[in-house]
Amino acid sequence: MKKLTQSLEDYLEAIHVISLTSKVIRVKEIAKFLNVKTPSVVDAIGRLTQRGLVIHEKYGYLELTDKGSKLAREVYDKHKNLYKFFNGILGVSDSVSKKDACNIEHYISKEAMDRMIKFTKFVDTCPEGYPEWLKHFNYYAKYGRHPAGFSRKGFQNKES
Amino acid sequence: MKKLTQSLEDYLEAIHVISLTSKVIRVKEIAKFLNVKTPSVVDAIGRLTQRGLVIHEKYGYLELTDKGSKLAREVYDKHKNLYKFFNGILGVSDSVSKKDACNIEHYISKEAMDRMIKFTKFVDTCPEGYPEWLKHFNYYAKYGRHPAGFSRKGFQNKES
DNA sequence: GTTTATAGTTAGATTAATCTAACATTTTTA
DNA sequence: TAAAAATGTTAGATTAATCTAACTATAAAC
Repeated sequence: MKKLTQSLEDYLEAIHVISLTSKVIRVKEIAKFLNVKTPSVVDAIGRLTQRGLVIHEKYGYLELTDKGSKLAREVYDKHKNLYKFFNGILGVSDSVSKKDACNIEHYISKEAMDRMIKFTKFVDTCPEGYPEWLKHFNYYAKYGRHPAGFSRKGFQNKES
Repeated sequence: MKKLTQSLEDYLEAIHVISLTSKVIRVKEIAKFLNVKTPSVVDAIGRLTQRGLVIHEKYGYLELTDKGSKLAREVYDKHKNLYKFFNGILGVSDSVSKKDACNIEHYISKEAMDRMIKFTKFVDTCPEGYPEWLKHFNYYAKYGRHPAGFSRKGFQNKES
């Protein structure tokens, strides 16, 4: 099965996300979600139907097949993990993290995504809580220099 | 001026990168670099010419305008910085880091890129050399757990 | 300096993604 | 339940990006 385009991945993901809060899925809702017109949605649905990723009863409701649902969740998972990384680790603003996640989710490799996920988890499970070194990064990002008192390994200055 | 497509950015970047090692730029070289056929290049060159980003003498050489060169360098800078971050910080393999950089360079925001650059610089200028915490991340990525002896802040176990 | 090879261009097709305008169906409501 | 409103579909256009095949111009080689 040929790789989905960015656009089709967006439609799948939209359907998935809408279905998290909505019992039924309509063409109009997808159009609103993605900021496109309804004929574009109909076109995309046709393409997704051909690939066996959605089922659509004419003039009626719409749902993902198992295969479609799996793919949609994969894309959305990337979205969420990218968001966490950008916002939670790098300190990118909320809105920009979302926007970037939305774009990059279609292009990042499994390998890089896995490393990012691990990195986020590494920070989140840090035994010392919010890591000192990440506080230092925030300081560095803000002031353009490392915080004073950490010129050699360890925390010798602090401990003294 | 309307935003460039991913494709046109790739052409600009290709021309820039080729020009780093080649005195003259030819359609054929661009085609080879981007793995496309020459008519596709001619088409793209036409689009870039319209936007005032390249100059092309028919059947002859080709060069970037100042504006084109600036844009090309911006894209290529993103490429290099993404590569450094993926490969150098996250530990993504060389080939995948390159591939991902190639894709993501067209989509990442200035804000997120700036934070990644700062992060890389933060690590590179770390007073202790290669940071302990990054060693810990590598350990974590490999073994799925934090290294032993760092259950509380500081390096108390190591110092003892 | 012709011929041959290489490189570049044009023409025309295809696929994807979008749109507007017109039409069809379904749902709401008076 | 018939008219109006909302929603969905189809038809047809546009833009971008690619391709193959055919043609043209320049460069190389004999």
